[in-house]
Amino acid sequence: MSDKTDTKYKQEVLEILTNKGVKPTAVRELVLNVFLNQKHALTSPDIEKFMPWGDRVTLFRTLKTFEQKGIIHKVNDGSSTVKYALCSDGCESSSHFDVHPHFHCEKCGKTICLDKQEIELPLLPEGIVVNDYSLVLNGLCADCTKKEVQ
Amino acid sequence: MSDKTDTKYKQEVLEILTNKGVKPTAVRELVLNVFLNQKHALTSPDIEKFMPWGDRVTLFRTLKTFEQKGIIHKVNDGSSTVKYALCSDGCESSSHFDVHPHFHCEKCGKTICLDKQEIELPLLPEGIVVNDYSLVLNGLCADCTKKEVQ
DNA sequence: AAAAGTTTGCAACCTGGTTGCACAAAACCT
DNA sequence: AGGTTTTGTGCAACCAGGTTGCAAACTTTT
Repeated sequence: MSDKTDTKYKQEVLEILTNKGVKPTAVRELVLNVFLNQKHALTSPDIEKFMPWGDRVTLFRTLKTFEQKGIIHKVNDGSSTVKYALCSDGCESSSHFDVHPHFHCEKCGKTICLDKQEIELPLLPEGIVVNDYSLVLNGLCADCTKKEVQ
Repeated sequence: MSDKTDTKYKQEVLEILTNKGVKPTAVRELVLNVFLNQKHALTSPDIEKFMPWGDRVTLFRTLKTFEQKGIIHKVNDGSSTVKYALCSDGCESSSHFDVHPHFHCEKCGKTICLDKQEIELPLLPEGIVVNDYSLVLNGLCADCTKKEVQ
């Protein structure tokens, strides 16, 4: 990670951490910085690649803390490993309010968050209560579509 | 598994297997029988529990074959392990045509297939091509809602 | 400066997914 | 039928990601 990248988000990183009530430590700043640099959802191994130091377990626990404190949210795009993406502002500890759709590129595997929107829920069998939903669109991202044509 | 259960679907099992071009073997009949008895989506370990004999790897390969031949399809309900559910009739080897929503109970973990329906796709950034989607509703199933009230 | 709490790193374990290889069973072929 | 090829099964083993326990390092509090 270049120095430029490091300083670019330094301020924002600290702001988010303190706002969400997470003590800013070296690892945490490092991880959050990765999220701010990469615009798409990341798996734990993805993030590790951007960490010059620090350990797998600490990362695991950092992600857990971030999720609890509403800094990131899980994204399940159908690929085998769980991904995480930055939360929008409304996100709180217990319930994540950013129920938005995600787009998953079948070619490069990247997953991005889409704008929040209401969807029409399907008709359900009697007695079922729905709390939230997850909508993942699969296809080709802009980059991969371009390459496909060439 | 009781004898009754075994014979109940015997005919249907053989029918499905031959229809879909899968040679009926003991393991395959056993596994398909489990799917017909359990009405919800199952993980590999789930299925193992219903198998008095047979081996993990064979099951894994059986599921792979079934998926390729359009007998079952993957369901990704956000729980860590992949689940499988029986396909509807239209399902073919290469592309699974039953893009229907699923419902996942947050309490008991059961996942069921819902009726197929069209959904309105969200507005997408320029250049993205969508092939299919996955919609999973989370909440409480009828059974768990009942228990909740008591 | 000691005590209490928090964060980190290491070793280790577990589960589910997957491969390679060898044996068994079925299908094919004169 | 008898031998050959193909297909299916089981075992051992490996791998990756997720997770726990414990002890060392670092903070905060008193």
